[in-house]
Amino acid sequence: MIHPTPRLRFAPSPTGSLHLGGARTAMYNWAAARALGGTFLLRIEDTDQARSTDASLQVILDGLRWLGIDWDEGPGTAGQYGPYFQMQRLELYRATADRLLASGHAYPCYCTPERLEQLREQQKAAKSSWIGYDGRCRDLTAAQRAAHEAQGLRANLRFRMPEARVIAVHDLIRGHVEVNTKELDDWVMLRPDGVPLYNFACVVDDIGMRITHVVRGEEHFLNGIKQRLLFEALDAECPVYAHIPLILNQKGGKLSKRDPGVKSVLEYRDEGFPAEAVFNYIALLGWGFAADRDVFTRDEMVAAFRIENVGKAGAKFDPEKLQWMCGEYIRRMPPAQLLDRARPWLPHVPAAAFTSHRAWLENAAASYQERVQLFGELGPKLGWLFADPVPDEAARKNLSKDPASRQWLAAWADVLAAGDLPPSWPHDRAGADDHVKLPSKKDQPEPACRFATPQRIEAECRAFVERLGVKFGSFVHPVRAALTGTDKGPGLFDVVFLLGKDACVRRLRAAAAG
RNA sequence: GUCCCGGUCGUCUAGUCCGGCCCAGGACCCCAGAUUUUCAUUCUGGUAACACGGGUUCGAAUCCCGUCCGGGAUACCA
Repeated sequence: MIHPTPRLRFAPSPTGSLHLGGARTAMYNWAAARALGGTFLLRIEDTDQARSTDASLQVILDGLRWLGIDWDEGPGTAGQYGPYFQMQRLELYRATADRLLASGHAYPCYCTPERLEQLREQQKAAKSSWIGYDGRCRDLTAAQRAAHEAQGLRANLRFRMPEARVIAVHDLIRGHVEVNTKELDDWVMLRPDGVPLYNFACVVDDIGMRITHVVRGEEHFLNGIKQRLLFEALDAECPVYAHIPLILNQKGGKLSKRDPGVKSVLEYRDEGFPAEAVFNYIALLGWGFAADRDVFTRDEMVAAFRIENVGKAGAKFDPEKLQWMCGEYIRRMPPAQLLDRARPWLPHVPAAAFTSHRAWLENAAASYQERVQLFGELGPKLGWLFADPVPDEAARKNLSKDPASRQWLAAWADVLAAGDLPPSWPHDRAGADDHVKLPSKKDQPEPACRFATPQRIEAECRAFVERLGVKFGSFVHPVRAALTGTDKGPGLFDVVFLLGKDACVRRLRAAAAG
């Protein structure tokens, strides 16, 4: 037994951003670990020194944290199977390599990169059915090795693959699969400088970290075969494998972090996508929660998740459904939460307002709750609350449609000026927003409030419009345009309530004056 | 080239293991209608799929074979 409880890992290489595909792999590992009551760990595969960077490590860590994919062992934790950076485990690889060398499972290869590349090209040019290392150094005598060493050649260590042998594996996703080892060549385990390559480091660490289940992208399927043989050579038990299909880009190819237009997880964060919506959406790429439900919580996912239920076919990423999912989460959020979480995208809202006008801002956020899908969309929509707007094209049209509308605007301004609307920002609005919760809904009882409520404003407005003898709709549109500068937004009387007396009167009169 | 995997509405999927409950269900998108002071939300309805061809069977999306199409692998990357 590898370990009494399940242990799963996500093992990214810090060579680029974390995109949705990587995030999903991490999530499936995480969910499987949580579902099985096991441990989830993070291992950093930083052996590609040419491409690994601290910046990209940070991006991966931040991305996972943002999505709520937390690890029990890994960077920043004191797990007992660390260190969790491969470059800090070099002695381990060296020692294991020596064992393999001694047992004959590994051998030094003196072929230069140039020769190997040439070899590959020749094989391709000859339309060879088989492409790979030709085994030139496989059976070098001690004398030949010594001669190479004497020339100053430094050897890679290669793993000696058994000749034609059928390996049968049971993959949690793919089921029973057989692969003949003749499809595989002798692969490099260790570079001359002692830095291991993927398959070798991976196995040494999976053994050392007592990994019981390996969930990773299907591009690793064949690596799984190579690794299985290595486990065997080391007399170690092989973990259970689950090779999940890739997420496809719009063109149907493998989603790559080098693909232009593929966003990193942090870009979604920065654009104001709710993390739980992104989490929820990517969970659905290749896995079904329930036949009739797409929105679920993290806990519900953990309760329902089984790695073997992940589909075998690749899924295309659909930005529109993600967008919808975001809106779904935003609408379900308490307004206070929406306000707080959207705050980074509200630079024009003075910091003090978050304490002095908390209830007002919550009402403002709430009135846009059904109208935004991302936190980042809230900021631009709230501009009219703080500054008299410049009417956009649609607003200008509504303002100029009926020449008589100027008189109505002026007249209504007088009505409002004489009424008891709440004060405008930045005046104190105590007694207004803390009694009236927006958005107002039909058939909602009118709240007790010492200021005019949206319901009352509407009732009085309708009476006013009736006296005026114009159609309600044709009155309302220019008013909205004057007040907000657009033809969209919350119910007009919520707008009036939020804006308060001074601002309403001022803007109506300004519009009336042209 | 060779090996591996896949193929249900445009997209994500349920159903496939244990054939009949599926003339295929849900969601996104799209369209139409309802509500309405705009936009949005909400509600109602609609369009739309078992890749193709053979078998097996009383009966196949489900089992078998072939074809086609798609993806992955084939590194001193991971």
